[in-house]
Amino acid sequence: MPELPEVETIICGIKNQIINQEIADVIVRQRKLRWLIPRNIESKLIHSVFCKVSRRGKYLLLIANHGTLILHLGMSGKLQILPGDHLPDKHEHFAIVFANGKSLCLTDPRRFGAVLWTALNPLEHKLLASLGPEPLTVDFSADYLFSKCKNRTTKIKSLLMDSHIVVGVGNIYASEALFFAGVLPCRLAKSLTAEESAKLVRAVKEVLKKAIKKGGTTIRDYVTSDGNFGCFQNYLHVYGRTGTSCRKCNTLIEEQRLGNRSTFYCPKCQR
DNA sequence: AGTGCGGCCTGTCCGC
DNA sequence: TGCGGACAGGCCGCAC
Repeated sequence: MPELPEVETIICGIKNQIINQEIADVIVRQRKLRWLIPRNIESKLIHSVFCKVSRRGKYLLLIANHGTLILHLGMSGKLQILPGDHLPDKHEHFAIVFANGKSLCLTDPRRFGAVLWTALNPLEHKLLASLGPEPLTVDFSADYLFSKCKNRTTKIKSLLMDSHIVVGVGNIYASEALFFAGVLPCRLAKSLTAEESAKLVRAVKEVLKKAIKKGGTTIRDYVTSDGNFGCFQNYLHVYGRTGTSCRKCNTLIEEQRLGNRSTFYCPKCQR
């Protein structure tokens, strides 16, 4: 399930292969993703080139000089560079064929992903405009998180996963960051001290940075753009480890449902 | 305004 | 072996 480190890894993998490559064809096999792929997407893309690839949160931005293709991988989306003559997977819904013969292919069995086009500044797009700060910038600071936690009665894990507070922190990395900060996921946001907020901000940054270094986390679906698996799953401390012993204190890791999400924690290391 | 939940999807796994 | 149901989960959009 692509979270920020996975999206970052994918960008590294595809960037140099698609920038300045002329688009020869666009194939839409399944228009119905989270939203319909715009009808005119083909005419927007064919014969143009992407001059820049970046991301905002988990949204990938493929920037051309007349607009931006916005991609979201949902939870089962894969983005891969494949030979133009490859046999498409059953769930390959969208492909951009470049003049050099290679294709950028979106495969997404669960179809929670999205393909959008905007002619405007993508950061002003409805879906992106109200997003919170990037976790790896100075804007995501101890003071910032502490101020957002004030008076909030929601659980700290839910707040951490709210993209309007901070982007890119999904279920896996929220559990992991809370472990390293020593904070129980079910704590109310407003109960965090300034010190705990600071610890949590540091933990989020460190967990995400390390995950990017390791090429992301492969639980089931995720592969990098060259078809490899990430390897951060080998470094997880709580996520998916219910009933196994804590890597710090040997206490058994516990699991609970929080906001309809599986949540993992060490009852001794986290308070 | 803040909070919580339903809906969108399909593959996988479990129990009967 | 086959089948139904639970579960996985990002994130919008709605209801309270």
